[in-house]
Amino acid sequence: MITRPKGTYDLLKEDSIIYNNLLGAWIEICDLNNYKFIKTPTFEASSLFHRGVGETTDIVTKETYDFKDRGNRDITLRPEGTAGIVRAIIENKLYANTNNYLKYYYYGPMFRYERPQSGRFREFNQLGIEVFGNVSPYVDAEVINLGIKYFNSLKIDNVTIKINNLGSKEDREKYKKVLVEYLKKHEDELCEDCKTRLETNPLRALDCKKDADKEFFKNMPKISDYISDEGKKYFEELLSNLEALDIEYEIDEKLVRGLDYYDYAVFEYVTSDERLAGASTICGGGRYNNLVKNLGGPDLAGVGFAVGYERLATIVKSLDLVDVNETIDVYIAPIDAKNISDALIIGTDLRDAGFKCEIDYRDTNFKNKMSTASKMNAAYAVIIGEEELKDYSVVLKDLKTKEEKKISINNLADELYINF
RNA sequence: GCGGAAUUGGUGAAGUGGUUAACACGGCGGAUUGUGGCUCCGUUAUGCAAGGGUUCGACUCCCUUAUUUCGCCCCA
Repeated sequence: MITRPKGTYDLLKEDSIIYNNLLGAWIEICDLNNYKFIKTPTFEASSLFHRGVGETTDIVTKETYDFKDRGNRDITLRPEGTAGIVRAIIENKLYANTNNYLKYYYYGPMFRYERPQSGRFREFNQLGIEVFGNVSPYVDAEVINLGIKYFNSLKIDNVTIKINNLGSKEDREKYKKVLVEYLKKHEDELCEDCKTRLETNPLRALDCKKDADKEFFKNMPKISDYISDEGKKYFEELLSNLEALDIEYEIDEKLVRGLDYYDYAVFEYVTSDERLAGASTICGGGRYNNLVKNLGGPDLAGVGFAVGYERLATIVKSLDLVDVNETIDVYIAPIDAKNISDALIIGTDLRDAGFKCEIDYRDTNFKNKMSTASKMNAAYAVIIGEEELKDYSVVLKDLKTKEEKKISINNLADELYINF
């Protein structure tokens, strides 16, 4: 038997209902906020992610699906959504002819070669938004707010924001120097991973869990001491905007994110819903002011976030937030095989009239058909039999009350309208 | 990439080195040939992840591989 590749899954049964539900709510909230849908390829030139996401990030160094296509091109399956969208903005010159911000939402599969775990796959889905334009703490607040509203619409309670200010590139360079110096003094105390990070991505040492309890960790230099006045002012404005929108936040100086391109605000959505022990980060994002320029575009700042669909679905499922019961309006049950063609016509007409119908085409006994009707949670059954057909009628049965009445086919839809 | 635990019908699963692999749900057939949800009866894995090995004999013991799962790393 051929089985699905490691780390992939088939979306089935109630999971597919949840998927449609979460996606529908996502499209709705993005549209309400006037974001435009954008879809970019699932694979791109490898260099896009190397330059965009960052050469030294774990995502690029050990998690991408890289391959050469038959034309000997270096191709990478996208590990995240932002780089492709920035590429599309530049390539299609979407920044021209616009007076306001460019606002896009997306969803789709991403690929990372990782060891699978619960809620984490090699092919997974992300829902995200990106806004391009001048740096503005109002835009950042709108972006963060959209996420909050989305989670609220899914009935996930107690969503708060963890936020940090990474400053500008220059600020971070200054801080990095001091941080590396400090860490080198304590090099023998560092864990193996952090020793490597010292060379590649020292900021990541800040959220190292192994070293978090050690003494030197407590006196670590703080990034907030190295941020320019401009950066501080921006961040304070952003925080006051969050307050104005009644968004609860917590400043977390240890919050650094895995992608190189973030500037100024980085944030994560955290839920403290007590029904979810542990794993509480549901979404992350931030501002990237240099990414568009670095990828060859104009000087255009961006901000956005991405939700991991599978993780969100796990939460929604464990909290029982989506009604996964399926119902239909009408079940069309021909009594005898020779009535199946009548069933086809009557059922199709009812669908045209707007009723959700299931038509039974099976050559099986009538009892099974009625049994199936109730298993499908049909509200009504239309029973098609010889006797009634003689005067162009069928039997309409209310499956809850068990009441049934003979009714002319011409009046069937009208009769159903009254009851729905 | 590292460490632990698993893998038995469509599903949830019990089980033993020795001829019939429990039980339940679901499916199908029937009691009830034009009426469902309840009840009762019958039926439903020549097979226990795959491949090797040990053995008179392996679903059971050993090895390898695959996959799943829990954690680390990382992240969404």
